Amino acid sequence: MSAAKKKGKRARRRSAPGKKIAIAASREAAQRAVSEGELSGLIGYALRRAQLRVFDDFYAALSVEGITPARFSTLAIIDGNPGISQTSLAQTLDIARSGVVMLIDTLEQLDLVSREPIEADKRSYALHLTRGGKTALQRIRRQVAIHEARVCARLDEKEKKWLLKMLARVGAAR
Amino acid sequence: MSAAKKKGKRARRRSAPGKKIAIAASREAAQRAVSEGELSGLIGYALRRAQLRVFDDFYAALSVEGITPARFSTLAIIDGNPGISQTSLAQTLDIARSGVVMLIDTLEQLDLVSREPIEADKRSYALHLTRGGKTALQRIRRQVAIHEARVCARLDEKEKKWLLKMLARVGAAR
DNA sequence: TATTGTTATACTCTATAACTATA
DNA sequence: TATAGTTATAGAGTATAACAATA
Repeated sequence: MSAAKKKGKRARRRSAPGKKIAIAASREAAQRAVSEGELSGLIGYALRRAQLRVFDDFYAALSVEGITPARFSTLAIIDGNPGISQTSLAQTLDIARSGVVMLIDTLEQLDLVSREPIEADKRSYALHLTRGGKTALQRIRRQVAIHEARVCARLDEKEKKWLLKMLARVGAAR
Repeated sequence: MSAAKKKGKRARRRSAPGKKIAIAASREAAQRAVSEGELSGLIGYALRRAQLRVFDDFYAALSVEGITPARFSTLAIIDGNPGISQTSLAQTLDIARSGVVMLIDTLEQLDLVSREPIEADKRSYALHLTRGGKTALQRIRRQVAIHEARVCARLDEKEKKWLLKMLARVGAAR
């Protein structure tokens, strides 16, 4: 409970001590060998496991900064599309507009993003990275790259490229 | 709001009408082309998108039965490991024991799973599929197979196998 | 009338911690 | 003391619906 940053923290998921289980289970598999059976052949199950592992690593690496996967995605999209509206951002992230409000509220409080009024349409804002947001994003990117290398440690370049391609096919709009 | 089954339902996520957006966006991409930039090269982002899409399809196909991905996984694991304890199930699913309690509560209410007392250890239960649970699981499996074929429509057999292999590597315990 | 951002509200999932009853 | 299951509680994430301001 550090006083400074009460918001946007949270360690999330999975207690650290639980990790030995898998090792122990594989070492003396005969003892209790819980079979996952058909599940290991299902895309959804494999995706969930992989995603939990990757997100856990992301949180471990970046929650100190108050950065979550969604917040990083938001920063990256604003950086690549300066002046984007909240509604457009919601469509890109595929979340509800109300979700974007909270996301931007948080990033604004962290002084990483600003809502700038638009003359052409007084209903909406143009989202921009602040100066601090830009430098923070550079720093965050380096950490994300390290995280990425860590979770892809068991894949070579070709395999990773291929995996991304297959995931894009599965994740493509129907 | 059908009176019969008030629990365990919920359509979840993403409004149906929203689906046209992606089509329109690709058709007239030039108009607003929001760039995802670096994000599309990140495993975590690709995993999230794929998982959302796959889970949405799962819900659409199976929530009528009151079956969610987690509940299906639970049924499958109990089927493959009859008599398993709740703690062991929690370890296998990689969730907290308290989460298993609710999961089993629900499946018990659906008359799919039973907690059976163990003589050797009066603290724990042996989990089993009920008779109805077994027949339901057969039916559910057929729907899951159809769902699986649908979300893997853009992959051939070899590609799917490969994808599962790569996902297992990424999702493997560190 | 339709859209943007917003607020209010609710529900799911999952976690931690404390409790009980055994072991 | 340690473990199995349970309960209570809390927080993150996301959804829907209704509203004000603006188009």
